[in-house]
Amino acid sequence: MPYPEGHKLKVRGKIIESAAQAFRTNGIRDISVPFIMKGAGLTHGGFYAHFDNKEQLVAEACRYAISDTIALLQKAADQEKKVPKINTIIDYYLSPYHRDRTEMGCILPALSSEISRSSDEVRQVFTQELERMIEFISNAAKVDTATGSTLLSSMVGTLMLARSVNDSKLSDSLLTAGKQHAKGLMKT
Amino acid sequence: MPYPEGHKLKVRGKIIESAAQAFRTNGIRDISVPFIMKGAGLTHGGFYAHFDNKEQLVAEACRYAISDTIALLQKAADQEKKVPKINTIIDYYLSPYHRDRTEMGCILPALSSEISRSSDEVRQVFTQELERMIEFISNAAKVDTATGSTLLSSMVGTLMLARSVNDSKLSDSLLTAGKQHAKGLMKT
DNA sequence: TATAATATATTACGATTATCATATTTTAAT
DNA sequence: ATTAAAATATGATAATCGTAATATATTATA
Repeated sequence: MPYPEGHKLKVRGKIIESAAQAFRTNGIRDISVPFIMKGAGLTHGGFYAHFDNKEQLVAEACRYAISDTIALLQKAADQEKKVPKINTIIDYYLSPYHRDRTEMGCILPALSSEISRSSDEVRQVFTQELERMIEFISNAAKVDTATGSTLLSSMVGTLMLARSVNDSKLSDSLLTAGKQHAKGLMKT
Repeated sequence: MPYPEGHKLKVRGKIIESAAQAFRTNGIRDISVPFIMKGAGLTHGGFYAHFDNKEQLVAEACRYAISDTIALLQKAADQEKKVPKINTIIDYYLSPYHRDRTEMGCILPALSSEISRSSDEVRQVFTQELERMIEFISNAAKVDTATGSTLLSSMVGTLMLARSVNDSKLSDSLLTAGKQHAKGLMKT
């Protein structure tokens, strides 16, 4: 068996990472397979040795990105010892830092609407991962999943609008209002 | 001057309507100029007699769609005489009916993320119209614009996630939780 | 070092796209 | 009815896309 063990799997991982980043930055439809492959240091021809089609990659990138976001938020929450951990999560999620780094941020505000028009395969993965995200948020906030999902929805909507707006003052105030409200939500 | 007065303007309006509907259903990038023109009962060639390019149409469609949504919510709220009017708006916005009719629904959950990657021209119009929307919601709810924008963000995020998910029970429960929370938000 | 399996690169195909140039139709005014 | 301006249709162009076939490069094993 030529090529080191696990080589292909590693390359596959690189393609997924490249895709996850590119999709979040520019959307699924606006990013081509050749572009993703270049981002992984490859040429486009080999793509179909790793995936059946672009849609399958979208599903994998989706899974990867949400897992990654959960891990990131988990880590941020763990580092902070004081206060309710959920506050650390809220502060990060609705920070200008997160708003301005779509390429490494949560995919929910970036790709949800496009995913709602994707194949069943993609939506299946998305649904699964969203449920994990809701669980995670609900646990961190120590609330039931109904309240947790509401908190998440609220943050997602806020971040998305803050990114869409062409006025930095309005964008900041959307974030600030969202943060205040999200924290207040936990006290009821 | 051939052609009846105001003819071209009427046709222009039809193109914008066709675009607003198509974009909401399938996204901006996935809808072609020929498709939009066919929806307006025309062929693709004449498009550039009405608009400089596709991006300009996006801006117009965006303006049209948000105005239309505000008018629709206004009308719904006016018809209802009892209860706080904002409750009627919340109930409509987060209804399965609205969720399942993207083509005539609010563009915020459908197109915001794509608009965040659009030209300055488009984002300018979007920002303007979003501000009108926030004003409208805040007035209807009789709250300050910070609270109003939070309420709107929350509804937008909820509707978008409810549309993305592949599990109708989860989707319904997202809407229900969102409604309950949105109404609770007004009592603080 | 030679080999053969595996991974990647090159090249090509057909479809679709936004845009534009040109031809044709429409209709108000003569 | 004729005309000419205005609006729309037809047809073409160049670019890009997803996908596939084929050729080349890589490297663990013998």
